[in-house]
Amino acid sequence: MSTVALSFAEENYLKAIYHLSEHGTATVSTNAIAEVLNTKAASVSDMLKKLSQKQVIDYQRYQGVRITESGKKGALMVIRKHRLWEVFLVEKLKFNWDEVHDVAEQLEHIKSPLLIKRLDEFLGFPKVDPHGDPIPDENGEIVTKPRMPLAEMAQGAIGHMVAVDDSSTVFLQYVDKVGLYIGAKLEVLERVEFDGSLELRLDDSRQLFVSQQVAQNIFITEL
Amino acid sequence: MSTVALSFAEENYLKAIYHLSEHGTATVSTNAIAEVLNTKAASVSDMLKKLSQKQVIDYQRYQGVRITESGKKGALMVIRKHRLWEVFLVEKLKFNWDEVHDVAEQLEHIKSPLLIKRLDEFLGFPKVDPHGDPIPDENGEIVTKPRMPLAEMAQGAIGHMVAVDDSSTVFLQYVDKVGLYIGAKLEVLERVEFDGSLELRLDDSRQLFVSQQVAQNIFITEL
DNA sequence: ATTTATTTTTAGTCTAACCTAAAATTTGTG
DNA sequence: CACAAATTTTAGGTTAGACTAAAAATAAAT
Repeated sequence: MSTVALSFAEENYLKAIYHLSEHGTATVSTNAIAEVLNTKAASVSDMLKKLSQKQVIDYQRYQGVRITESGKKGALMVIRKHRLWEVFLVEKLKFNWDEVHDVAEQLEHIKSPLLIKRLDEFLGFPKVDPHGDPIPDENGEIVTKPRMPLAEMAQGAIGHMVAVDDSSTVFLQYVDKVGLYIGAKLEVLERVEFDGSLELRLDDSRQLFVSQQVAQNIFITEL
Repeated sequence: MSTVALSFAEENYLKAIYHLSEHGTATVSTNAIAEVLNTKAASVSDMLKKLSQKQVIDYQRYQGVRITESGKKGALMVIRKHRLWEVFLVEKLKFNWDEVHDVAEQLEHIKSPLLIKRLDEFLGFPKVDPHGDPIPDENGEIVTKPRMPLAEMAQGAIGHMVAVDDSSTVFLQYVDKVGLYIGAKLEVLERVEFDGSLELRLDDSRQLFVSQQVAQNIFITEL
């Protein structure tokens, strides 16, 4: 039952489809895929036929797409590789967390089961990547701890910062600059309902202020 | 003067052309390239036009090919990446030296100057790869110590094994099995002129016997 | 429920990288 | 030097992955 061999492009589509169906089990639309991949709907339609033939998605035209078990496995393997490489880049090569994404996008497509096995060992079997996202195991099992966007926390609530959205370099640099980091303790001192911005206490000491845009991309587990 | 962006395929052609012109400064033939790349002469002709337009080779049809300075630089950067990754795989991930080639063939195409800079640092600025081949520096400078094939050493000569051909897994496994390794001291006890095979003394202790085929792919610096 | 708007697919091109078969050029040999 | 052999290039096709423009299907709205 060796997994089907996928091209770089196919792996990227599969990963996008997985992420789009991650929250909300529903069907994924052609346009949604085109948008996240910065491509055109027509190109997506083409690719969906190929992926469907390889049995990694269920697809009938005009009806959107659902990822199959085999597709999910494939996507999770790519995600596993991506996140292990991110850990490597930050822990071993001293990359900043905002510098790793593009390189990991390339490294995730290297084909060598032995490489990933050994990399995992070398890194001490990490469970999360530098942005706090969980790393699927070699069987594609992934454990996501319950988390919510900082933006949704009630006034007075206290929690730990467990993850950030990893896709924007400038966002990550900003988060860094204001002193926020994975593991930080945060208390919501005040929610400004007007614009969704928040006044926070960081690690029981200094206060800071974040906009809703920022709060939307920072994830918390409540105490 | 940023180097021209090259595709994976273009990088592979360039590397092949560099290696073919490495020993013997002459011009490289279309067929020779086709052979080492396991492709057809017609495909090579196509590609030579592209590479010529990108100024990495000098090419007029029917006249063979000569790599330009810019092409040489490009090829050496790919070779640098390949060899640094091989060091990483062997030293850090405990790969055997016969397992690294295929993976390094993939990793050498990852585009990220920072990655290579940091990898080099992380590995302690190695000067040779696990097969004894020199690693070009960040400017494309490469120092090859004088070496000769074991097969060409005279009877009675003594030297150190400094490199092996890296392209064949079974060859490397064999070299391992008979106890040969980079750094080994070798004395030619007897040359059998009939078939080119050699009787050797290894590290001033045990004797062993190698065929000409093997001796042709092991490199020595004479004492 | 029909029309309008949106979404999605098809049809037809394009480029990169490969292929085969045939033509062109160079090389080698009598 | 002429002609055969070998090499190399062109011509024409294929596949993967992208694109634009137009057609088809679905969804929304009056």
